Amino acid sequence: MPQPQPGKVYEPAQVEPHWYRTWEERGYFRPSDQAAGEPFTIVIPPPNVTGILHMGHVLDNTIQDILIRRARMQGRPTLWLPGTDHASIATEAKVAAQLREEGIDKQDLGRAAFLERAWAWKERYGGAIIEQLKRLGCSCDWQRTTFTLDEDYYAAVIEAFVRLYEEGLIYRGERLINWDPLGQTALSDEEVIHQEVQGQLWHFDYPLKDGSGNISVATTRPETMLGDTAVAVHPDDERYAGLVGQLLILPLVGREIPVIADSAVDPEFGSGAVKVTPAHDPNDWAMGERHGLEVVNILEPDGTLNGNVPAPFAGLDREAARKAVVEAMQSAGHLLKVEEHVHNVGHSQRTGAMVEPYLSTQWFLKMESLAGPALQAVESGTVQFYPGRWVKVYRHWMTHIRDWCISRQLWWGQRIPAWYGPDGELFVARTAEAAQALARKHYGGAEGALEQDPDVLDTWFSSWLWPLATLGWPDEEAADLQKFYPTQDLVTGPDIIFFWVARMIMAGLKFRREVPFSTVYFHGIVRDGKGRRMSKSLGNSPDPLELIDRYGADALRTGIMLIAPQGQDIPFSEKSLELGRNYMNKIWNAARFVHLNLGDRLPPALADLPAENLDVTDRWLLSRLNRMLTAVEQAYGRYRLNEVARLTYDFIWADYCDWYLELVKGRLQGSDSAARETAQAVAVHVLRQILALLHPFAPFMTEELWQRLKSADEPDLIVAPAPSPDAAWLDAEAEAQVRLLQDAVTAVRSTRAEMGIRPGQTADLLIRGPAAETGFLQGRLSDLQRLAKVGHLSTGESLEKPPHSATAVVGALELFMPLEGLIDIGIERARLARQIAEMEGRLTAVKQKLDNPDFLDRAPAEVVAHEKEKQANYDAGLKKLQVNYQALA
RNA sequence: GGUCGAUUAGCUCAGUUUGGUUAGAGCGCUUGCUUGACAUGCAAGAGGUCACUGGUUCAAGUCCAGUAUCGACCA
Repeated sequence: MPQPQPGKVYEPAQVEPHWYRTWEERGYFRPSDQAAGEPFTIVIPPPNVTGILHMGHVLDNTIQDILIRRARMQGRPTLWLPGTDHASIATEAKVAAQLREEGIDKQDLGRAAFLERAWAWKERYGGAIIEQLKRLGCSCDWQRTTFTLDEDYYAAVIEAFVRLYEEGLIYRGERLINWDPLGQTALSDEEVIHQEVQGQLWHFDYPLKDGSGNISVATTRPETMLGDTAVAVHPDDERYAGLVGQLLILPLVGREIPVIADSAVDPEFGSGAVKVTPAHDPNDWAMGERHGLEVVNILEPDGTLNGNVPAPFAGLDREAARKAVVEAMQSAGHLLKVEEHVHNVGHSQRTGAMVEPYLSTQWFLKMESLAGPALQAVESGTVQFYPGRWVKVYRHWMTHIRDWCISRQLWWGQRIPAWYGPDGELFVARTAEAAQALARKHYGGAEGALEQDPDVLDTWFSSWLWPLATLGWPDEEAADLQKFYPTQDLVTGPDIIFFWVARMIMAGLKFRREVPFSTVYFHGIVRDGKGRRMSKSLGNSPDPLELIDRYGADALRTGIMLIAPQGQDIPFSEKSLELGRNYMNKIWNAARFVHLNLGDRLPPALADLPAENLDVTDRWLLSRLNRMLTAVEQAYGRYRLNEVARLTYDFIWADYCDWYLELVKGRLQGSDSAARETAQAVAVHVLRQILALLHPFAPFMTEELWQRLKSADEPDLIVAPAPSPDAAWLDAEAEAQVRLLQDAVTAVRSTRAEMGIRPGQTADLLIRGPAAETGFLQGRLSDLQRLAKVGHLSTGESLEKPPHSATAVVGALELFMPLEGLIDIGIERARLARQIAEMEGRLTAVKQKLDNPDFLDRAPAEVVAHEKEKQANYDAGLKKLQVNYQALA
């Protein structure tokens, strides 16, 4: 029984909260036990617990919800597993800032109290994003919501660490790492962003010890000369051939440093000689290893110079030290020149600070043995990337991989499960007790107090386990792990392909011997109108919640999907939301129209209708529908969601609303009750298909409308069957006939508009042409009357063209509109002349092909036949236009 | 320096995987319309040497090579 008719304008705010609550209460977000088929699972890319929803999340989660809702409607047990990660640097910075406002220093507070504050902060402000995802309509299983510091998850991370350590893949060592002087922590290579900076190149003179001359070196970082332990030249560089092995006196410091030969030196750069600072440059470090150079660390963790430099410089920060060194070199006569120079400088992804290559003892994970299988999984297609071009990026990273620095000098995170004995002996174990046991064994029962490593693990070292740990790993027998691992699709941005995607594949293969997902869909990045990435600091990201308030979640979702081609960046503007809102309103009103014409009951199902009752326009619509559904299936198969959105949009707006609903009005409002019922049945059937098809994109409004069109025993739309194409409905004849009707209507409308005929005035029409076509159109007189304001209609194969009539050519037909007194001969001549020119252009193009013997010879027969048919049609059309044109004279 | 992407209507972009109809959409623009669903709308229209150069082919927006400009990632 239809419910009361919907209002004139769609009001999302009255619909969305109701349906979201209802879906959740009815348990649809949890994987169904009844559903047959293979489970379909997506794990959410966990947003930072500190995060708030931005446009990138909207895109990412809309795509996931579309895939999940479609799978659910296909009857599969469906799980979308949500959660957040602890974002150690970001969260710790936030809490520390809050403490500073209260005048409390983090170190004074101490670790335990600090963590208490961090948890309190997390409970109070964290996870806001989860509530925001609900506003967007995301159908996640909230009961499974996971946080990377949850007890079980924490244990999983420790388990992974210990296993890798015991296998020898994790080690502790002193290496040159990326140091964030602001965050006061180590970073992985991936957390360093290289940015071009306009800087300077300083040229210094270093004197030879024997006083026989100087060598000049160039540097972008003069302050590091205080840590130089060599000068290097290329072994083949004849300019320096005699100097290799000699000693230099390092200015300001007075240290004796050797001239070495190393093929890593670029003889073209600067003077061809470079200063070598093993403690503060990765290339120099490598050189130092090769030549056994002394390593002099000149920096404190906060970026100031330490006691290894001459007194005047100790304690200065990097900027001040640079100035002081340059001044000192200048006054000592060692500064040759200064040039402007653009170079790349590493910055911390988290704090933005200039990253310092820094000698430090850290924990590392050996990557080589993990990378091989992970690369193989993608190369072989076990994991598929969409778009496929990301495979290259992935391959490059995997084949140039370096060990992963996984320790962070922070407190908020999984603390490294390593304990040190009084003599520095290392014990790695899952718990403090287990470490004690190891120590007892090691020290022969007389263990001293153990001290745990103060550092925590990189946040990515916990999120690389996401698909495993959220499903219950390391318990290999966990029900969720058994049922839902491996998951199917992963949806994310390419910016975290190394941070997360690659490492999850490694972890899946390492710990479960199976990839964590079969498909990775990389979407684009949402940009603003000027092409800039949306970011908090630029303040150019609109608040999605506000957009939802103003336009509705469905409009936001469909608007962004309509403009989001696969894997390309998305220029976002509110225009696309207007597009989405108008689209929703269009469907709303189409449904409203259907309701207005239903009376007080639903029409019979399409299947219960005698086939012979169907009008050609019904068969046309059903054919178009199924053609579209076929294309939609293909597009889904290739993850072309933007194409799905467009195909649906075009069908709904153009075929269903613009043509079918206009055509069907005659029957709906006519007196033939059988015809009315047929029209109702088809209109409702196709509308229901539309709602079901669109539900993954626009869940709220489609559910609301569905409820008014479903019978009591049918399910809610969220779990109703997804539409699938049925080739039996394809009907080329009906499509051709309605195409003819559309062309005739359009031709008459166009002629009328150009002739300036008032909209309300009817005009008679004569159609000359083959009987089959004129007969069909004669039978559609009422359509022509309603859609094209035709008055009287005459048809025939040899009608006379009336004097003073405008003409149009539609295929093999000539349309005449007698317009005595209304017709302007000048306008009509111009119209026909334009049409003749256009037709001549087409004819010329076709003739060119057909006059080419090679084309006739080599092109496939059907292509040639097609061109010949075109030629005949254009030729005939042109002749008609010319005759009518001449008749005007 | 290396790799990848983009360049199509005034604007923002589809279409290129698999070469073959008159190259599409939204916005904007012009004209008309209180049409018994919708002005968040309807109808009619204008607007494109598909960045450039060359090649392959009977045929190129689509494939290949190069150039230019913009962007991203990696070093």
